[in-house]
Amino acid sequence: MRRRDEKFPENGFEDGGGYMQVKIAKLEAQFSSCAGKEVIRLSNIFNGVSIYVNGFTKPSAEELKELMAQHGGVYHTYQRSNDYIIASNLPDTKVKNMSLSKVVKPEWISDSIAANSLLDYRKYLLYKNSRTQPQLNFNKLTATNIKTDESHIKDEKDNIELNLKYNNSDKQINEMLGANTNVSTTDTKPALNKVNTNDCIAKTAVDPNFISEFYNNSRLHHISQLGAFFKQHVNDLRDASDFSFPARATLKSKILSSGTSLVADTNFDNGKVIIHIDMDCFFVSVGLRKRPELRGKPVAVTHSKGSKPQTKREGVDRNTEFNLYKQKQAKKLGKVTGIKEDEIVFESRVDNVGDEDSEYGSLSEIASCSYEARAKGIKNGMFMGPALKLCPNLQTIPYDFDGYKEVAYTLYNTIAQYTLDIEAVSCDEMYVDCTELLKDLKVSVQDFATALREEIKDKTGCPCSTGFGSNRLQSRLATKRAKPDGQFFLTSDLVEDFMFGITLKDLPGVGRQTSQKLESLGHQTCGSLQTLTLGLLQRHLGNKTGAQLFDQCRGRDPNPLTFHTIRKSVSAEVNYGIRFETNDQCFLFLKQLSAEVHSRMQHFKVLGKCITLKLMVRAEEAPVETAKFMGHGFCNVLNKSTNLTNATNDVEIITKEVISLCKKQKINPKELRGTSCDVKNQIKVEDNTKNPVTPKKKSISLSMNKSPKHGIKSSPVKRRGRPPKSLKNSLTIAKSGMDKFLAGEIQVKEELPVQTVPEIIQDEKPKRADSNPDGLMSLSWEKVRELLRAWLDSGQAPKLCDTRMIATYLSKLVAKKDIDKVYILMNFLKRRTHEIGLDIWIEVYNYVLEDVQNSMIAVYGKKLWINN
DNA sequence: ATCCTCCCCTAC
DNA sequence: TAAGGTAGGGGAGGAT
Repeated sequence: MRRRDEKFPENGFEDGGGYMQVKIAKLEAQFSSCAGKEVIRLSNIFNGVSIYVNGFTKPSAEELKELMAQHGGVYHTYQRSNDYIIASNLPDTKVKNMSLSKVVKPEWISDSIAANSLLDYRKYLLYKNSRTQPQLNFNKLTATNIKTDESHIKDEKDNIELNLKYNNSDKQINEMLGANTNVSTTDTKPALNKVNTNDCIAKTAVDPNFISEFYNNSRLHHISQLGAFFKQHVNDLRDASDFSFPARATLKSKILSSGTSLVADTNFDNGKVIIHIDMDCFFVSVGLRKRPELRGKPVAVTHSKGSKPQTKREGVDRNTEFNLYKQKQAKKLGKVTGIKEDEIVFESRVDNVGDEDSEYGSLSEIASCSYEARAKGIKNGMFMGPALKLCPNLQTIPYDFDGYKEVAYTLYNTIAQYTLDIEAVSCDEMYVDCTELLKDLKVSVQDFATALREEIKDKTGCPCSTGFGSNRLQSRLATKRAKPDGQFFLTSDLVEDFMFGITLKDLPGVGRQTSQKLESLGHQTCGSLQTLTLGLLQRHLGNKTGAQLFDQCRGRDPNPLTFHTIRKSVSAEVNYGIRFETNDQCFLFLKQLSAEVHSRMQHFKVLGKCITLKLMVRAEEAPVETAKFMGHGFCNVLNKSTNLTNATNDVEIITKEVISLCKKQKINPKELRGTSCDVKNQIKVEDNTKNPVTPKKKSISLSMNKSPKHGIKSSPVKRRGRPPKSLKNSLTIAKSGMDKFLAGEIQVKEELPVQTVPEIIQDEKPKRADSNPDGLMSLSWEKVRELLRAWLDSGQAPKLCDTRMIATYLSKLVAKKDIDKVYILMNFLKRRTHEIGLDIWIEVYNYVLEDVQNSMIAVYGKKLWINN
């Protein structure tokens, strides 16, 4: 929106040294002096240093936290990429997969303090001649706006814990147990519970370190967390951006000078250009950066490196167990297709698995495999054993979870230089609406894609593929065609023929069950499915799915990209290593799981109302000993949920409900093979783009309707007071401060330190200036209002930087769903700017309003209601 | 009809 | 050995 800026008179809007910034600096000075009452600042040795503590250390994590605060450093509860990792020892499994170049002994901290200066951390590396990984340097990013945005975002937030650590979990659990049960703590119980929490690798869920150990190694956990992280990253980038993209100019000149420019642009329907970007076999590509000699060979990422057959475990019966899986699948397919279940032919992942002690017996799963491996028939998710059978010279490489995150960062930030109309799908995949971007660049789609892919490959060392289309479905299918390392443009003239040949299984949302069902109806391709009527599809597949399929097989997709995501549920699940002897062990684990969910909820600042417990219980026919080591085996699955009257994030309530749900099931703890704890949301969102959101006095649940087209016209006006009972899934943004008065029905358990200064009425306690790269968000909104008032009264011409700052702040409030505050501040701003009556101040108001309304649309799908 | 609850499916 | 998580959409069937 550079144009927006240009319409302001130049003199009043030059950047830098704005009124607000000066004011904020003063405020921060005040804060740091009054913050001194809480943390006494002894030195600034650790200025610019941030640490993350991994495992048991001396001094303890708590102590290190305090030391960092006293000496000017930053302590992170969750690991961030710039952190020094403080550790005294690390489990082998962890060491294998992480970059060790910044793993430092705690003595570095204590010695530095003793010496009163920051000592060279390299002298304190835990692993001396550590094979330092060629880490990508985020600061190399060219776009300056990204650089600044990202650095502050990294400091300010990090909702996702990629490296889950439970510094407090033992303590918490012991406290909980001490309070109300007779389960002994680890040191009083012999045998099973006797675990050295520091250097023993957790084997089963009985071990207090198990969750952390497991999550550190779980690819699925990482995939999930990374996905959530980058969705949030896009949210954050958008919140912080002024939507000017200086890097576009560079890209444009690069494209023009490359001389390949095609003049004629390809035409897309409805003028939209959607690009889908997907890294090629992501985990493998990242891994190959360190193993270039394996390029061109069949490669798989897996935990198992091992070739040698293992000794048999007592009681394992692969045949019985695998047959149970196949029977169940056959039964399901029989039901779905109407074919007799014993006549159904289908391929299963338990096919071709060798005996436990055979060369091909490994049940380790392949997370990702190279195209050379795929050529041999190997697929992601396949067991290692059968894969080796297909390709005996399959090379394996280990996971590199840090690497995935780094590459993903680079990928996202590369795109974000040019546009923020991004919908994050996962860490290695996204949709981008390029309509506006391409208009601005005035280059062909082809040249743009070529340049973009080249830049991504240069920066990450990993190839990606892109597809273009006029909607998300088309672009996605185009990417599939483009792979590997290619690009494809599904122009509107191609769509019809292209769709005709697409396999139904390739449609997003059509998995094994659906495609089997469709096949039993006699259809394998989109072209063939097009002969079916909407009604028939709906009868067989349900209303929604049928309608979606009807559209999809014609290349239609009415769903727009969603740039801003809102989370609706939080859960934690472990279906591996669950082996309990007693109920107490089971409940203890559920407490840990609840604590995990609770801590995630805290990070997302959400409350939830509906708590679901999922249990996997060994099926009666299934062997007690599972085929896969520590796996869940063949199980029955149970889901039980409770609906609380009030949304909460109280760990004790969650724990209590979860355990009570579990108790009701009367499961023999020895038969338990998996557990999950899920807290769901209940914000309901109103459709209705016409009716603006007005802040509700009594309810913070904003009513919105999800289905955009089957328009439901519920007016927001009738939604005073408590929301209808019917609203389900309440996960509400945690409120505090003023909102407590507005949100009568929500209980918020404050987990703030007790010594809250009474003068500070508001929720957000000001942070210290040095940990506060972004001014306004760290202030209470009332402080912001004061600042705003002072600015308006200053008699000076408004500057662009101040205007932007306010706009950004308010947009962030929108994203945080602090609509009440936005409402007050916007009306305040409107009133005061209009009182002043100068055009330039009116422009300021309009500028801010535009940003706020854009955010409102992104978050709620409708505009904020403003007085008059 | 419309809900609630449990369950299934899909995707990464 | 092995690390089978997580969020979201939606359907079936009973309760209201």
